[in-house]
Amino acid sequence: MIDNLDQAILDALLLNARTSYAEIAKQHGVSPATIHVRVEKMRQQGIITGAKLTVNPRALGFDVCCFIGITLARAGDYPSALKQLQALPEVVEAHYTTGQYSVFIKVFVKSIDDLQHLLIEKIQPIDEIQATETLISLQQPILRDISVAQ
Amino acid sequence: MIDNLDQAILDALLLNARTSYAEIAKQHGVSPATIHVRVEKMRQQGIITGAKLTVNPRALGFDVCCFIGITLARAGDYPSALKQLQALPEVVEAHYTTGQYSVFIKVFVKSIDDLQHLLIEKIQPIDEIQATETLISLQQPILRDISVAQ
DNA sequence: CCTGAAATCCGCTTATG
DNA sequence: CATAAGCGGATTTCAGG
Repeated sequence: MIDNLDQAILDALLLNARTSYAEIAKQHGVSPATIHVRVEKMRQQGIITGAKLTVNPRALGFDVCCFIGITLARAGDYPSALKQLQALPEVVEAHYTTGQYSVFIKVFVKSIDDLQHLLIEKIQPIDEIQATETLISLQQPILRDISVAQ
Repeated sequence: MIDNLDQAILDALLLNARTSYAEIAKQHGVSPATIHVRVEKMRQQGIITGAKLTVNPRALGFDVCCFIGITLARAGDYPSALKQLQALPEVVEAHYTTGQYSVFIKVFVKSIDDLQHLLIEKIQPIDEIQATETLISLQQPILRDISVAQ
């Protein structure tokens, strides 16, 4: 489905989306047009979904990253609870999970005070939510992309 | 520290890092050179750290996303355990957390079989690890960036 | 499917207000 | 600090092998 050249392109662009097609082409002995064609193909296959700027949350004042495990009162409450979580911009990821929690979310806030406010004023009042458990990330030593090469 | 224009630039590029400076400039009634200057400034401030291609893990065959809470035998084991986790390409995030786990990781694997193999052959044999608990993400209804606008 | 060349557009720098 | 102009280089298209 994808060959070595496709993999190399993904590796290069996952590391730095601004790597020029010309440079990738040179490194692999093909023409820039080929890189363009391959990227377009992977885009149409749904492999490549876009390119995003990466920002440093701390530099923007978001000093606190944490995960919150949520237990719902009833399993059927999921759609409604999700809609309310969606309205909170602090929530950057939500997962419907197996295990001890029903929903598992990742949030960024500017301070512990903001976290407390978010939990008490925004999340715990959601009717469908029975209990929450918070894991604060003190440090994030690994953050990287899927390794395509394998 | 950052004004409305900076925010607008971040919003545009967080959504699509390939949005041209010319287009952002037009939408806000300034010159492309201004966008360039602002982006450079935010880069030097450490706010912008780069740009990454976004890929669809499923389209690459990574059908299973999960979180693994890790309990270490002793708190001091953290550096050594981390080094060994770093060597596993399936691990895309690691957090040192408060709460019931010492280390909390996010992994992508191609199948449940691969997850089992990763857990039994790679993670649980790490000496410093006392116990693990796995949360499999059945669905990820929210995935977005920090909301700069506030 | 890849290429090479042509055309367009963009990023970046410099000089200026 | 923003701008306009110009250069260099990139992306993109397309005809052809």
